[in-house]
Amino acid sequence: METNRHILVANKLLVAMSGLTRWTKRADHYRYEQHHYNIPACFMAFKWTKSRIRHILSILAYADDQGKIEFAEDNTLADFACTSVRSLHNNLKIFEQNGLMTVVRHFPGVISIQLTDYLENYRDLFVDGATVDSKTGYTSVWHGLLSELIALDNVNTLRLALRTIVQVEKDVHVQSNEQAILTYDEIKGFLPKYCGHKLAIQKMMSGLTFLQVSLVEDSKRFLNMVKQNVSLKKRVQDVTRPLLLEVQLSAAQDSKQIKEKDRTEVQLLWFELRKRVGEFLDFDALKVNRDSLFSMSDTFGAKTFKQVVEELKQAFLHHREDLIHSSTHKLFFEEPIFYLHQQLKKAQAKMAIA
DNA sequence: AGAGCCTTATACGGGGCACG
DNA sequence: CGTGCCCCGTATAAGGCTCT
Repeated sequence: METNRHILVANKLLVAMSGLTRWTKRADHYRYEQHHYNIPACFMAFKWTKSRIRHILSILAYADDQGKIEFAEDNTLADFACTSVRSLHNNLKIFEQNGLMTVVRHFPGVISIQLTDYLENYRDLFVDGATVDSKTGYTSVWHGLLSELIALDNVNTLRLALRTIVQVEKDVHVQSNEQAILTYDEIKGFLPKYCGHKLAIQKMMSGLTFLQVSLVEDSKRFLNMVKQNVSLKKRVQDVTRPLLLEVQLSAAQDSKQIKEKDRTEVQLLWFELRKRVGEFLDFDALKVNRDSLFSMSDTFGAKTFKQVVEELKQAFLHHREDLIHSSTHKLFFEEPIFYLHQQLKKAQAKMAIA
């Protein structure tokens, strides 16, 4: 069983797991994060402990695009989550009781999971007729980064990390800022009081090796930033404490950057193949469109795709137009996307062993 | 095997207090 | 007032044991 390459998580779930802020009073109004993020009651019905956060992240790492995991071994999930199987069982029960998911126990050690209202709750996607709409967004997390998150052994560091990736998603990926900004007040708001001190926060931040963090303590610079950034202005409630963190996700862990790089590479590989074999057949008749390429790229990555394309290229150069009649490649001409999927899966499995 | 109950080391959470 | 530090009750994670 493979994890997803990119794990999609609703921002409201990340926020709920990190803990809601105690700051509810804003300059001219009250703002409760639960309402602001439209967090369903089921996410607030129990305490988010370290193991529970780890388990939800792990389940999302394995779940398909319908929020389903079929015939998973519970020790695979527990190992991935860095917890005991016992804790997994305990938490699954809590999750079930609170309506987060349904779990089917097939036989000892083998379970299936269906996340409840997957699109609405876990992806923040609301389908209205033909249009799909996200209210407070979702974040795509690179599987390598997810493993690092799960490996964090201090809950508060983990909470801080979850908040940080939401902020990077909002500030860098959506608003196209250079860096994401977290103010000290905000951090203090959702972390337990006893660890909301400057040094404690700095220590936690330095523990997050996948982030590039810089501290802004210069009040002049702070005020300048607030002046220039309208959304930041709304977030700062106490200008007398000019402290904030500028955060960047390292490129090697940034799901968005990785996705984009893979997509361009996959497109290029496909066009190269098209150019190479264009003389033997009408390549465009295969009707492999851009979206299918992107979807394959997101799921399997460019490296795996390259292997499959390479094999096809060799087969073409060997058999030329006769390839259409070969039994091994017949499917490529009849159902190209299905064929590619099949080959990608095989190549991925091979790479996992090697 | 799994549910339920008990146990235990450890981590968490939060109050208190002194200090600049 | 914010901060750093200490302390201690309790929640958590995970193992043991027993019953069905």
